[in-house]
Amino acid sequence: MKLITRNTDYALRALCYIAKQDKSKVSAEELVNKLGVPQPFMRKILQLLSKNKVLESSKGQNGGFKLRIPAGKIYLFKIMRIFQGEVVLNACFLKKNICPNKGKCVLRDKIKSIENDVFRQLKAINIASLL
Amino acid sequence: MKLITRNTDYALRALCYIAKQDKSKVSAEELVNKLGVPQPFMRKILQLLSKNKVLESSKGQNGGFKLRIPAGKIYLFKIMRIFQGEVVLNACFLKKNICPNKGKCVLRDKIKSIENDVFRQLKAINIASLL
DNA sequence: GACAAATGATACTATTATGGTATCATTTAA
DNA sequence: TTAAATGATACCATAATAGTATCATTTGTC
Repeated sequence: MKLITRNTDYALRALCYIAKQDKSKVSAEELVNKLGVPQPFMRKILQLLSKNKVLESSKGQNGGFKLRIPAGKIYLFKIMRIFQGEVVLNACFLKKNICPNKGKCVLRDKIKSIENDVFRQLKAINIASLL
Repeated sequence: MKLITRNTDYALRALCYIAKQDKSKVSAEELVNKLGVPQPFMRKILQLLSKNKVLESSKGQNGGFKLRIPAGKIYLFKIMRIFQGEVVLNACFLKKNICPNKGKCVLRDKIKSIENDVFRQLKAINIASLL
């Protein structure tokens, strides 16, 4: 089991790279060369980050990507949501069946509390803190 | 993303059910009926729990399963390992490529620290605490 | 205006993990 | 001897992850 997927990992590294540059824009090509991620995959990741307003893109010659939000406000939690969908620890699989405990499921409560803890930590990590 | 899979969830519920009984053994059939999990799937789960020395099984007529370890010593973490393999937050995907940070990767450090936290919590939950 | 260099949109494929089924062998109490 | 249980094992289905490919669109530069 992994909490962080490749997608997310690459996205974080791309964001860190962009954040560290002085330049106004970084091209997909540069990121591909510097991070060693396959080109079409890197492009897909950048496009998703743009769609989700984390990056701002400019097309055409000399185009590229830059941060749309200050690095300090790009949280790990948000990036995970983009690439891994809703983050949940356990969706109580028996919900629709005969859950013997119904409302007062101890397991669910415990899980929820771990969940909150993890979320709090993931929300505390941002791109600036990774530089 | 889910931290806990169906496998693990069903296993926990089966273990809780068994732990709550007075009887010396509980059959797969009974668990299937009480928990509403498909029979072959439940059997597979029970077999894995036996193989991993969490349950003790007896074959033959009136056979069944019972705890091999006291409920208070069956930890969530262990059950997750059995059904979800090695639990890791992030396997540093760039390890074999050109990781620009090499040994001093801030991301990895941060992840490791969340990881340890989560593990500590998962190890604190046991079957007894779920009853 | 043509062209090259960039991103946008989209659709497809491959691999792995998860979820689940099926079947035959073995044990054992009655 | 037989029925009721688990053991072993092999297989299939679905979903998530990882990755590829291609054409359309924009835009700076000559």
